Amino acid sequence: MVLEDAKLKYIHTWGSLATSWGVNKTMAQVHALLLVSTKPLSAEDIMETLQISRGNVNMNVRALIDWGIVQKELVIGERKEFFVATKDIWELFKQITKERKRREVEPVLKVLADLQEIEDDSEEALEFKKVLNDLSKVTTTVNNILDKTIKADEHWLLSNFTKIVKK
Amino acid sequence: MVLEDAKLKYIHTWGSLATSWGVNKTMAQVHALLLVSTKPLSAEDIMETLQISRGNVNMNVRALIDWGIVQKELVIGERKEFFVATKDIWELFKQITKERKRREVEPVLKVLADLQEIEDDSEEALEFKKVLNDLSKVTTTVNNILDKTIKADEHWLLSNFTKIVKK
DNA sequence: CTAAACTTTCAATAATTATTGAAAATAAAA
DNA sequence: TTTTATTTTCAATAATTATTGAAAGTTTAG
Repeated sequence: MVLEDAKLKYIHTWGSLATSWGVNKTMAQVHALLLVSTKPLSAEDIMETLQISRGNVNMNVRALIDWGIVQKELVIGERKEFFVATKDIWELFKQITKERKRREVEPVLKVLADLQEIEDDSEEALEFKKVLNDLSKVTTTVNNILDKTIKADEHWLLSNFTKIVKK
Repeated sequence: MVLEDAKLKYIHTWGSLATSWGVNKTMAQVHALLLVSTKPLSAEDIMETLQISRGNVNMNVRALIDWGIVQKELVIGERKEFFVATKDIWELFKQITKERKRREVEPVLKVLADLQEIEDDSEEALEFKKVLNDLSKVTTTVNNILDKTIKADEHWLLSNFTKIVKK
């Protein structure tokens, strides 16, 4: 396989995988493209490589910037905008974790806490509250792990978890 | 809020949240319903509570069984099938983690390894391989953490991570 | 200022994914 | 065995989500 094919295969595979994690296919592909590109790309470049419309590129690039994993980059002598992806994978991982935590884990905790408020002491209500409480407990633990992960530096995490994992 | 309303609110909220994690809304709702139910439910019960068709119930219940988080339960004197959800939330969390790891994390590692195989030593190819290698490294670490989590018992995980998290 | 280059928006449309419901298959009862 | 209850399948359809493309908006150059 030649390099360009490998890159394309990577981009397309990434797109399909994204779906199972609730991520838009095109967004994953745009990110993958920027990640393996050695130079900043313009909207045109992305349109052409992925064969998608200008509007689609714009929306997905904005979303990626919003996630903090893609940045605008100025190219001298060029008027239009260029984009690059964070190449530090550890940083990328932390950023994605941080955003998903904020957008998707924390709201779950909020909902669970709200539901706990019910005033009813029947046997059945207590059972329901127990389920909610257990869900909160596990979710909180996960949330704390993610917090620590975000703050950790790569070396710390790898070595720490190696210890734990080898236990 | 009265108990039944709280349960329904929980079921519907869970359904919406599921979408951002790539889980079918109805599947999440069926699971939530079984989780907060104090007794085994039949296909009819689920159809009625969630207002969905028989075929839909059947497909989603099968999927949940396939994920290992719902079981059939025999009710004496009844001919039809009844279903219950694993009530142990820690067990539930481990089961989901295990399945997602198997279905979605491991295939990623496979793809990354395959792509590494490219025979090209140009500057650009080396950069590409570095990205792939970094992705593999982070994914492997995550995979190992998940492995250990699956094998851990609740107490071990909570206490261990509390230590780490408080660090 | 005006024109050109470029970006953003969003209603219309396409593509994907989920759901229905009735027929076929299966299993239990008579 | 035949009948009846129950589950499964799957083509048709509905609902959701993603994409297009052209018009409106914005920015920079002249």
